[in-house]
This record gives sequence, C-alpha cells and structure tokens, in this order.
Amino acid sequence: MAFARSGPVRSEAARRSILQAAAELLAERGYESLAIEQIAARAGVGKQTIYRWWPSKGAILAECLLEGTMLDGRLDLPDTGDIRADLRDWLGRIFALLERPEGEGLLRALIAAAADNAEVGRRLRDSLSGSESVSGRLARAAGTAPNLTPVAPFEEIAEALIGAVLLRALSRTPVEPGDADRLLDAILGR
Amino acid sequence: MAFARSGPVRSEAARRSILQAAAELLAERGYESLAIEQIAARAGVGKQTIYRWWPSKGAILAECLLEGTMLDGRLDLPDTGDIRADLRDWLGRIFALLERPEGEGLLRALIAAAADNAEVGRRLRDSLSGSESVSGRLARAAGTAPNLTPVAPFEEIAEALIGAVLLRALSRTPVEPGDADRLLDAILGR
Amino acid sequence: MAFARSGPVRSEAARRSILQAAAELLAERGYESLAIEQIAARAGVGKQTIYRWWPSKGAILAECLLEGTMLDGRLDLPDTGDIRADLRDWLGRIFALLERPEGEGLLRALIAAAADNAEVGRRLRDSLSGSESVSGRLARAAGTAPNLTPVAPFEEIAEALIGAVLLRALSRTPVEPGDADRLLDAILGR
Amino acid sequence: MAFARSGPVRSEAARRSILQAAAELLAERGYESLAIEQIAARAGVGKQTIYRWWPSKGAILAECLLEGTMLDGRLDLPDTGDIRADLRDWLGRIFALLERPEGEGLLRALIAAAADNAEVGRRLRDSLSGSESVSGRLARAAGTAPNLTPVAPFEEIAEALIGAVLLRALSRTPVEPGDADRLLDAILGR
DNA sequence: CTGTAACCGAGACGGTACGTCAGGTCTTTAG
DNA sequence: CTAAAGACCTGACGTACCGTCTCGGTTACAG
Repeated sequence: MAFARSGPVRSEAARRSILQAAAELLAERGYESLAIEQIAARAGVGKQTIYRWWPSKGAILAECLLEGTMLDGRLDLPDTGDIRADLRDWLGRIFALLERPEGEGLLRALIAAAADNAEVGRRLRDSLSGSESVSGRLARAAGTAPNLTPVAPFEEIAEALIGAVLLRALSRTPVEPGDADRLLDAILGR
Repeated sequence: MAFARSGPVRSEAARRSILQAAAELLAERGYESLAIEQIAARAGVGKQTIYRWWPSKGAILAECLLEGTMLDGRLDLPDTGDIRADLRDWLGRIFALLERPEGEGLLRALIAAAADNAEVGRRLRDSLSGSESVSGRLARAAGTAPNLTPVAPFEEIAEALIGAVLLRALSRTPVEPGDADRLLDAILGR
Repeated sequence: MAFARSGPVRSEAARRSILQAAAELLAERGYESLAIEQIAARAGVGKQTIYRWWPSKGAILAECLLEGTMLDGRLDLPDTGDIRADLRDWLGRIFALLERPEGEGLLRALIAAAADNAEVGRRLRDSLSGSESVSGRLARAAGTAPNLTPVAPFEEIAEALIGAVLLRALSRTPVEPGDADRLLDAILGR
Repeated sequence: MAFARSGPVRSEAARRSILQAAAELLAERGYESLAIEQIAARAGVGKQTIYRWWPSKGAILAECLLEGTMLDGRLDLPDTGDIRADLRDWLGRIFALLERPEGEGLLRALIAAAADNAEVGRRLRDSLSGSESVSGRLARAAGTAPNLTPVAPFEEIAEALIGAVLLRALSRTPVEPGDADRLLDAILGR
C-alpha cells in the first residue's frame, strides 16, 4: 500500500510551549526585538521545530491570537441584551488595559505585528471585536434596542470605536476617567 | 572669553540627505527592514553621522514627519469655511492614498514606527490631523456651521476618524467607493 | 544512554579555509592591517564562524604556525649527521627567504604577531627551530661531531642564531652573500 | 622684502608633549592599541597637529627613540676599558628590564613598532646598542683587550647578542639569574 | 517485533545589520 | 597663520539573529 506514513506526529507540547513563549516575549520586548531564537530558547525547543511549522514570527503571533493565548477572552463583547451597556463595559475594559503600562505595551506590540503581517491584522481586528463582532451585535440590536439610532451604519461605528482605541495606544494619550464614556457618546450619539 | 566653542558646525546637507533617504526607504521596505546602514549608504553619509545626531531609526522618522519630508502637506485639512466639505475632502484624499499599494504600505510602515517610538506616535497623529488639528477646526466651526451638531465632542470625533483610517490600513480592508462618505456620515451624523 | 552528544560537528573545510586565508593575508598586508572581516571574506566564511572558534587574530596565526600552513616545513633543520653543515643549510634557507621582499615581510608580520600574542611567540620560536629544536640537535651532536666545541651552551647558541635572524628582519639590514656563514662562524667558533 | 616668513613657528611645547604622551601610552597599551587620538588627548593637542608633522604613529615612536624619550640612556653600553665587563653590565641591565612586566611589555611594543616601521627598526637597533655601537666597541677593543678573541667578527656578535634579547622578549622565556652571563659566555667564548 | 521515516533538541553554517570605535581629512573658530 | 575642536566618510570591531542545514536520539506506525 503506497502513501503510507510512519514516524511520530507533530508534538502538541512543543507547539503550545512555543505559542506561550512567543506571547510572553511579545509583551516583554515588543515586536521588533522579538527573536525566533529567544522563542526557541524559552520554549526549550530547537529552532528548526519553529521553522518547520511557521513561516514567520508574525504567523506565530497570529496563531496566538487565534487561540486566545494572548488576550484570552478578556476583551470579548458581553451580551446582556443592552447593547449600549455592553459596549460601555467592553470599552471600559479596553481602556483599563491601556492604563497599565504592560497592557499598553502589549497592544502596541500587536499593532506592530499587524503592521507587517496581514493575518495578524485581520485576527487583531476580530480579536478586539470579541468572538462575535461588534458590528454584528450592533446590527442585531438595531430593531430592538430603544436607545440606539435604528439606521446607524454599524460597520463604520465599530471601525471608529476600535480605531480610536488603537490611536490612543499609538499616540500614548494618557487615559483619564470618563474617556470611554465620552468616546461612546460621541460616536453613538447621546 | 570663557566657554567659547570652536570647530565646524553640523552639516545641513547631510541632515537633509539622511531624512530624504530614510523617508524613501521606509516607503520601499517598511519599518522592520529599514536599516540604518542602508540609510547611510543611500544618503552618502557615514553611519556615525547618523548615530551622532539621532538615537534610533524611530527618531529619524519622527523628524521626517515634523519636516513634512514624508507626507509633505498632501494630507492637510483644507479650510474653505465649510467644515463638513473640508473633512470629506480630507478623508477622501486619505482613502485615495490607501487605494494605492505603496500608499497603504507607507501608512502601515508609519504605524509600525509609531508602535515602537513614542515621538513618532505623537507626530503621526499631528501629521494626519494637518497643520491645524481636526478637533480644533471642529471646535471653531461649532458656532457657525449650519450642518454640524453644535455640542459635539470634537476631540473624540477626530480620534475616531483618524483611528478608523489606521484600522483600515492594519486590517487590509479593501477601500471601496463611498467608504469615506459613509464613515463621515456615521460619525458626524447625517 | 545518557551523555550522548548531538547536533552538527565543526566543519573541517571551514577551519582549513580560514587558516589558509589568514596566512595569505598576513603575508600580503602585515599584522596590523590584517582584519578578521577580510579573513572571513577571503575564506568564504561567516565572521561568526571565526569568532566561535578563535578568540583573536593572534590565535588564528598561532594555529597556522602549529599546522605549518605558513612556513610549511621549508625551514626545518635537516639532519645529515653533520650538524655544522645542517645548520649552514638551515641558516642559508632562512637568509634566502629574507632576500625576497615578501619573505622578509612575512617574517616581520610574524614578529609583530608574536609581539602581541604570547602563543604566537612560543610557536614562532619552535617553528623556526624546526620540528626538532636546534638546541636539541646541538646537544645530541656534542659527543660525536668533530667540528663542534663539545661543552658549548646549546640553548644560548640556538637563541643567538634565531635572534640574529629576527634582528635582521626588523632592522632591514640587507642580506649579502656569505652573511649566513659569517654568522655561523662567529657563534660556533671557526 | 621677499622670502620673509611670517606667522608663528612650530610649537616646541606641543612637539615634546606629543612625544612624551606617545612614549607613555606605548608602554601602557602596546603598539597595536596605541591610538593617535589618545596621544592627541593626553598631549592636550588637536589630532591635526600630529598629522601635520608626522605621517604615522611609527614615525612618532622613531622620533621618541631618537630623542631618548623612551629608554633615555638607561641601556647605553658603558665604557670602563674592560669590554667584557661592560657587555656583562649592559646585558645585565637589559635582562633586568625584561624581568619587570612593564619592561618586557615596552620592549615587545617596540618590536611591534619596528616590525611595521623601517625607521623604528633601525633606531631600535641603534638604541639598544647604546650611543656608541656594540660592534664598534668590540672592534676597538680587539687589539687591547686580553680576554677577547682578537679575530672575532664583531658585527655578527653584536647582532647575535641583541637578537637573543629580542627573542627572549618575543617568546616570553622567563629570565633566570645567570642567563645574561651564560649568553655572553656562549657567544664570546669562555 | 522490528524497520524506518518523521519528529525532536541542539547547534554550526554563511550571512546582514547592529551600535561603537578609530583613522585620516577637512572646516570652523579663537587667539 | 597656527592650532584647538570637532564634524565628516570610511571601515573594522565583536554581537545578535537570521533562515538553512546536519547531526544523533526518539517515537509510532507498517509490515
């Protein structure tokens, strides 16, 4: 019988160890200084084991995002029925993350990763929008929510909210109490 | 007379040549692959002349932004008196930039630069807002413009607009006709 | 079985290529201008491959001397039974080397190397004395050779002979026919 | 009046300061690590002042040797009438110099300098032979000294003595009591 | 059971770029 | 007009990682 395969199969332990190490090092050193050799060393793994399965450090980070190794669900959009409250809660948690230096650093590292890896760019957007997208939630809520303009262009609103957060991180604008609320009011209307 | 200094003075020709080379290479190769040695080579300058005056490649790019070597005024907010039309024009030009691959690449490179250099982050924000800030213009227009909600939180609106543009570049969302208008309507209200 | 070693092994081809390149460049450029980067370039080898195995350029040259890459046996003391004739032959060949400009240059380069690397100093001395030391040969010959003062202090004689050669090279005294003979007569007695 | 010279003349203070600094630094750091910039700094002089008057660091050292800035007469051959005693005294002082680490270092530095600068080579030889050459003294003594083989080839003997000293320094052979005597006996005969 | 093929860790290899240092030339300024 | 100060270009330094490759050792399926 041809096409038979033999030999051991990909080591799940190595894979998880690599993702873990990559996530830690990204937060510690930023994207530019993140080195494959360091990942390999911290993960206790040969360099070739990384190159065998991922084409670039960006790809490793994309997989981290996909698995939630990095932001593990902490930033998902909740769903209590009150979309406005949910968004307020969600934005509040993101701004809280930005207040801590390591949180801001992590977000900036992710932005850098997104800037040179398309997959990370897409994943980062999805990841920040929670498991269910912000715009999707807005659309679903449109008919029922009493405190939301019914004809709002949901995609654009989501884009603006997330974008504003990214700009915050990039420009190092210090976060002040109430900023999240003001942003939300500005975009959703009062 | 004490405290007298002597010796030659900083070469303006070298300085401009370096900024020019840095801006070109950033557009061509992106931020991560941008190498000081290449800048020096293209500028026809010794490496040490760069290290003497700038602490990092980020600092060079920040100075480029400040001088307008990079986006040289192409993205300034115009001022015709009609703030809504001005914003539409401004956003339209930014989206037009994003449609060309090298334009999108340049913006992503700048984002990467901003992500690891605070000064670039601040300058990028100012640079995108034009010589006069978007929020400033919004505030000034508030009393007079008939087509603008008078009590709008201008800072937040500017943040959202610019942020949305950045997110576009990061997530590689393709630009389609009318996108700029829809974004503007979504945020300023109809 | 524990304690097993794995991984690739040192490349013998790279090692020999580096020694060869170092020997050539030393003769061409002298010791001070001998650059590790040039050795790496000429040997077709990465710089790190040199730094991995040798701590300094002196160490490379010491290994050249040890392997005979540099003077490859051309200057060994022969052994015909007649120690005086052997020494005359040996000194003659050294003086012949000094007559050619590249030979003198090579010897001066070696002296410079010896001056800042102890190992090269020792190896140079051994190397010039041939595989079997001059003083050893003198001692063995003492009982049997009819044309040699029996009680001669062999170590010192060897030292003086080799030293005189070095001084020749350093002071650029031009070599003239009969010089080798005169030196030998002066030191061994007539 | 034609051919009149104007302006200040070469500063003797600067010249001596440079030679002094060069001599000190050579002893401290060796020849390879001896840097023109350091000489300029220690001498309190601009680099250009050195380059204006000397073509290379070797030339500076040659001038030091000529002026006696380096070994200032300490190693001159004395003249008591007893040539053998004089040589013994002279060799003894050289070996004493070799026993101290900084003395050995200085000699090795001078050898390195001689190896890449012809002028230093010649000067070093003369310098070590004292203000009056060893071979000259040997020749003059030939008729009168009772304890010296009258027909000795003086040039070669001087060459051998000095050469042996150089080889000592290069090969780091430790100096032991009586070495100077043994060398002298070996070469002059008993 | 036993081969054997693919995995694993380790790490050497030819390279590129780093940031530093010194060399030697040139220009500006003070005296 | 000299000489200091020091900016300039050049080029080597020694280090960190790149991505590829080669080792032995170690599974886990195929026969």
